[in-house]
Amino acid sequence: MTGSDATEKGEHQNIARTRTILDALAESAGQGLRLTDVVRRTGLGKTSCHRALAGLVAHGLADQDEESGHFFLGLRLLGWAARSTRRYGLSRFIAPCLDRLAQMSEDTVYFSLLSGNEAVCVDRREGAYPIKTLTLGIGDRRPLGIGSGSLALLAAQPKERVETIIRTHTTERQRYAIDDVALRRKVKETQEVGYALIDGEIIPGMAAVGMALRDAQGRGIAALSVAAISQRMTTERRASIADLLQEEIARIECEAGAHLDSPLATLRT
Amino acid sequence: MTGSDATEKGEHQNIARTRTILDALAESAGQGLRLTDVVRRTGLGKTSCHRALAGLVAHGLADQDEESGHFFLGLRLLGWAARSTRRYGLSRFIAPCLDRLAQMSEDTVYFSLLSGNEAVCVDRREGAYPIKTLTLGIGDRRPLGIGSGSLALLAAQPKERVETIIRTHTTERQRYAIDDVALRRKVKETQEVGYALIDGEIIPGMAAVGMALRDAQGRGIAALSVAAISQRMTTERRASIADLLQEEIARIECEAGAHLDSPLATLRT
DNA sequence: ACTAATGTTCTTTTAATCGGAACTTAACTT
DNA sequence: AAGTTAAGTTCCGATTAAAAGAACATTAGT
Repeated sequence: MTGSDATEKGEHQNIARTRTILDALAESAGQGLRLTDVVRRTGLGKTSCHRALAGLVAHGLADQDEESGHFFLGLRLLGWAARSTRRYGLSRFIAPCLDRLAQMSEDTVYFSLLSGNEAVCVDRREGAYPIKTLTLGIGDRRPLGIGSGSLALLAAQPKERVETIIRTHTTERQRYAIDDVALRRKVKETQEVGYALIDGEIIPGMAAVGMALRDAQGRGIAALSVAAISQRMTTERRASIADLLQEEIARIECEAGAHLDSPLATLRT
Repeated sequence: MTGSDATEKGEHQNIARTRTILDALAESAGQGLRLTDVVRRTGLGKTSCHRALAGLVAHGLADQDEESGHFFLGLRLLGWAARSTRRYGLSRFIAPCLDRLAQMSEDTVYFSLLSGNEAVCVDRREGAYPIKTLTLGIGDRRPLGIGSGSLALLAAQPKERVETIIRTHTTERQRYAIDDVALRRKVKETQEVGYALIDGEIIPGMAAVGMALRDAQGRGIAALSVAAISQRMTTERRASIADLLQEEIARIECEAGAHLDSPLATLRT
């Protein structure tokens, strides 16, 4: 039977299947996938795929080209995604922040949100400098601690949670060349200096400065970061970028404070 | 009392439920929803919601704030959404087109994709002109024929499909003040002139010009449109904007023609 | 501390889904 | 043009994931 990696007879079979299929469609988003292709890639049964895809199409999570019969990711996902970043009412404030940061720094600016034990890149701006460091695309996920924004987020979690994450999620961090000891040191460093610094640890030649946005309880919920080639990231520049970030974060917290639906509300009053 | 509006015992109950819940979460994306709120808004049973949300969270379609317990739309949707617009490999070409159009026209530029019998706004650019006509947000859907891009798409469908759509989807168009006769006339007009023109039909004071992108078989699959206040949309300007659109569409078809995975490939060779 | 509302975990019952096989349709080969 | 392979669709009974109610635990509000 098909299943190379076990048919995932888990509890939420249906959602699991949905996710598997959408992931498959995402991989070949350009030209779409035929039913058989989906069967091959997912390892699910032909009938199951057929039925599932029919359902997904009926509800707009997938689309089928009438001409070719190829399946694509459904455009209903767009509306949800656009709203998924409105979390904590942050999205309306950060766009101008990103623009300013990109203009001032001339490098690449990232905005990430905490999602489970991962940091998700939610928005991005490119600065004017001709060598672009485009490490993350929108929607890309990284385990907490990997990357400057992600590291800032990890360091801004409650003490015991930091420990849990460092201890439990070793496998997810496997492919990155940072062992637990190094990570623990990095977190401490970040907490002391107030911003996260990465320089070549993840991608040789790339450096980045990240800073977390915290809710009223002080827990990190989002992060801003600026990435550039290592040469540009001199000691003085790190500090000045950290200042820029600090400034923008203060501004966000101030603006968000005016809105009662925001968990940031009580932070800087 | 589960079913206020019928529990939708349809075939794809599970996906339907997923969609219902995600839609509910989307409505209050800013502050999130508690379990009970989801129950109230969806009309589903408490246990069902609980289980379903657990599954959604486990797979990243929803996120739960650890602090408050509030549920949000999952950030995994972001990655899918970003890829959903790569359909036909178009997305890499249109971004610069939109930028150019926004700069030249100084008005709002929309890019829409065909999805079933609807047009979905997939990208948008604002021009410099201070009065912005922001009718559509990213992810918003309109029945075919409603709006300039949507009308251009409808007019670019095979003859019999146009008829089917005009005849069958009357209810979806109900809330817009365009009856079947008017729509049929508009379609004919569009096919003759080569571009779709809207002027006050949908939103008083707003005018827009739209043009469809066609695949190798000549079927419309996407549309570009420019919207402005009616005063700005004089007869001459309509023509010049249509020219701009025509130019960009020619460019896209030319560039896409170089890529074999595009159904546009054979169009302008 | 008391009360009300929210969230979680049970168990039984129901019916949606799975997966194989048979069938239809389309595409490709010689 | 006939033969052959692959793709897509429909049908069926067995399986098991999900529904629903109630009991229990937890949190918030007074």
